[in-house]
Amino acid sequence: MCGRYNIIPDTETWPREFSLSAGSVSRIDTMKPNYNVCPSADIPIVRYDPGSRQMELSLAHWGLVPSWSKQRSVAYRMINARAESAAEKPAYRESFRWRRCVIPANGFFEWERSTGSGSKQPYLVTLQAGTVFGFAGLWDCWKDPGDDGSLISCTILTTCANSLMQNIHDRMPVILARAHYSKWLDPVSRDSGALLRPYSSKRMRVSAVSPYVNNPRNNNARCIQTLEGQGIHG
DNA sequence: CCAGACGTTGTT
DNA sequence: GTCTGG
DNA sequence: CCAGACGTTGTT
DNA sequence: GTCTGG
Repeated sequence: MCGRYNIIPDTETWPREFSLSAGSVSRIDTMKPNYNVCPSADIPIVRYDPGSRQMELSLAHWGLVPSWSKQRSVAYRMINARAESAAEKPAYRESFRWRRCVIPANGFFEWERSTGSGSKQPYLVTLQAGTVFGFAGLWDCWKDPGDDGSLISCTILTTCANSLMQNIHDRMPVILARAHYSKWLDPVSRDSGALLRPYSSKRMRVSAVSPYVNNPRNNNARCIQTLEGQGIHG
């Protein structure tokens, strides 16, 4: 699954990676690195805007609140959606059909199935190339009955683990190849479920990091500092 | 008909 | 155990 | 995801 | 909103 990740906004690489509109490019400057992105954070998402026919970068609350939900608090259980079933689940199917997004990330954290003693061991998972990548995501819009505001929220799709990730966990977030972003974001493409596959083990890297990242209040480069000689290789 | 769920993960 | 906050 | 709270009364 | 269970 994916319950924690990191983002380093970059005006050099993001515009080309995500084919962003000019307005969206200027928005990158306002975003700060987040080494420890937690559920309920406001996170950058990339959506296709049919009006301008361009990719737009905006913010969404991590934890999808379905439009019909009575309570905002359901969000904490909606941080991930199973790619295998999201098209059918009441909470996700309208978003799966009409409201897809790509969620920029530089790496994500997974915790090893608790091995008994001590604190939970976190691992940082990145691309071998070290570059930014995009999760497959869904978003929705929820009107708060208590006030005038509406909330844009999102979730990250998960799939089965590849052989590398299998060492830690049996699920992993869906990482899209750059060439597949536009196909994923186009609601008209009906075979897009085929894109929701585990990313290639060969292009990923898993490194042990300090349990410092476990505490959601910690947010600095130490969160992504890998421990020497404690990687896992496929 | 109305009431209540609608989710994922991991652990047992 | 379960929910909230980060 | 993990960490931390989870309660009331009265006093500062 | 829509579906299931009673």
